[in-house]
Amino acid sequence: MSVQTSDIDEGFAARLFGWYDRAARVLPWRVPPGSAAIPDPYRVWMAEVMLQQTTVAAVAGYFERFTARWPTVADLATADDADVMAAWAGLGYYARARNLLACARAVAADHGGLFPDTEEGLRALPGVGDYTAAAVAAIAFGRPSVVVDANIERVIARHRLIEIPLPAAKRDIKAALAPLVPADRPGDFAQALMDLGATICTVRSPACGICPVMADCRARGRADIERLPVKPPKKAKPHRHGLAYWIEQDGRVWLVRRPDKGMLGGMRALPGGDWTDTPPRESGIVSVDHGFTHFDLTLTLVRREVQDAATEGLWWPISDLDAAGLPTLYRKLTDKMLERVQ
DNA sequence: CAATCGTGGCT
DNA sequence: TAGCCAAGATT
Repeated sequence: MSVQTSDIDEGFAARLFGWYDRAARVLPWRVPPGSAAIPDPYRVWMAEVMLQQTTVAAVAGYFERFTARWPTVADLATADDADVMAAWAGLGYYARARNLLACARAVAADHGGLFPDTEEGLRALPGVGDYTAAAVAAIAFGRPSVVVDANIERVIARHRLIEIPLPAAKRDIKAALAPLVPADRPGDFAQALMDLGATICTVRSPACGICPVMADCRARGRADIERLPVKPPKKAKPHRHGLAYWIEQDGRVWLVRRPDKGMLGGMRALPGGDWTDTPPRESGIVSVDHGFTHFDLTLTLVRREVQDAATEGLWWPISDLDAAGLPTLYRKLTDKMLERVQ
């Protein structure tokens, strides 16, 4: 145990806070540094789930709408599934919305309506993985957990010149980060590192010249700093094709609910066939190209008659289709259909 | 470990 | 512009 190591570690947090206390981003789910306010664990959890693989700009509006409509975890726990899924439409990764409801109901039913205040307790909830458990424990409950997201991975991989490719590097990053976490402000520490990664230690063209921790950064000044953290090569995306059916009657269109498992699981959608590697022979009214994470899709809209409607589904007023909560793929297709001059 | 799972913004 | 990427979780 050396006093020296302790001094160096405290120096890192001190320099980081010196910057964060004046430069922290103002965000709807955040309690400003220095504020006496206590973060609401429900809002912290909600934000962290929405922010999984999703940008701050994309989340802001959804966070405001969700917390206005369901102000407490008890409110969310009693919400209808369809309402929550529709409210999530467009944000992506829809398993998060299904897990959001499952988590709220678990908190209400098994924890007396209060979120667990430990990393371990949080980690057991649906949709709460290593990152989210650590983040909520630190930000909402002041636990000295080791929070590692993609921003912090980048900051630490560069600061310590960790050249092992992800995801294997995550172990080393956590080990390097653990002794830096200050006991008095673990939540601010995590948020400060994320702000640093988002605004200064960026993926491309990092602003090393104004970085608060550049003094001891091992990658500072390196021409290849953008190379860090090293990531595994990406696989080529296949192209798929599918048909969607426009079944219309009396100003309404037939919508279905997609199965919980698989793409767009649990979301309302137009009925249609499976997505395949070869284009359909049938020509459609309109079609859209849409890029998913691991394949691209061309979806073609064709008319079908009413008797083709499946038994499970509902008629939705075409004039109010925006309120149906269709995911972006189908919203693009229906927008194009309705804009089309008939 | 590696595949699956959305979307929009940025360069 | 076409690829890269984001406050990851689950299986």
